[in-house]
Amino acid sequence: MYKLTDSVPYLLNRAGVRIAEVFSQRIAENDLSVAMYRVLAMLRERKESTLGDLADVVSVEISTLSRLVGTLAKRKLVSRTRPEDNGRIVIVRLTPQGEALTEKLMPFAMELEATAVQGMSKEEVTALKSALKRMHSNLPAMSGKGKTSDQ
Amino acid sequence: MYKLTDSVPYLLNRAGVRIAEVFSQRIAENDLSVAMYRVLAMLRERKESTLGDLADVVSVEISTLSRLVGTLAKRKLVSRTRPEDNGRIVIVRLTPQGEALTEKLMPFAMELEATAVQGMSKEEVTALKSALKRMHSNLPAMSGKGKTSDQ
DNA sequence: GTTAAACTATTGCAAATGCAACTATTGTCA
DNA sequence: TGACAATAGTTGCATTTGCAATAGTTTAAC
Repeated sequence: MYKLTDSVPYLLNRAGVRIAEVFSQRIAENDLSVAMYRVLAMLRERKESTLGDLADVVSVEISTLSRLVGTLAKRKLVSRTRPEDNGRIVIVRLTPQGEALTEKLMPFAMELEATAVQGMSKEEVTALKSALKRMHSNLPAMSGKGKTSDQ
Repeated sequence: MYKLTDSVPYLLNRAGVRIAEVFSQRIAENDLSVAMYRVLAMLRERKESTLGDLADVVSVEISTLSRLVGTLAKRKLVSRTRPEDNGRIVIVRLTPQGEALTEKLMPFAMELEATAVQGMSKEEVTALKSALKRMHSNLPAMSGKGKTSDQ
């Protein structure tokens, strides 16, 4: 018997929204959104990335990301470069300031995760992560298409 | 060692966004958003609800929900009533059309969930759900406060 | 019983989002 | 090589969103 409130998509969204709300609060004093933090943290992990790759990783529309990276660049947290050997891609990198800010915020992220999984065993957390990865790979990528239109 | 791409919040968001994208596509032909579907499915489950309760359950801002329910009402999928014994709350109910549409869409939701958890055992799915519930209850509710401001 | 406080929903407004159109560059194939 | 297709990113525009302010109603306090 189907129950919305016991369905995976619903529970997933509910947990995701709440965790994002909390983190959003934590980093608001630095005028960062969660997506912005993810861009920074991603770049710290990979050193550099194109816009398109970043969009995939951060799960955000490329047009949105373009503007978002624009504001990060304006704040000197990242740099944007078009390589000479390839004029259509844009390479995004962390600036020293960006790196410093990211490292300052990482403890909050870790702390938040710890709070979220409180009461779960290491094995349970591992299982959770692998379930989340599996669901992601079980579903098609929907590039471009697909009205999100609320209302 | 912290890695964004192996953190729970990140994996949660990634899976949630993707599953929502897919479902969004599925129901786009009925001009419904995921949030709208959740409102309908929720009302089917509970028969009636106030706006505030709905907002909690569906994890959206009450102002957003107010407008969303407004458009659902315009389409005769739900009804809005202010009870005589309490003039400040609004009771939202499914209309027969709303109920019919919801029941038409439920199979899609079930199918989607099945696709998402493909390859996982019943026990794994149960563990996943309980982990998602636990994380939700582990985190504070953030009523009202908290800039979400991207950009 | 009257005034103040709390609660519930709606609306204004500015910011953010996504799709589509566009620009610019690179790759293909004849 | 030259034209056409494909790729990558940006921008325009309409829609959506969230916060703050507001309006209306009920509860509490005195």
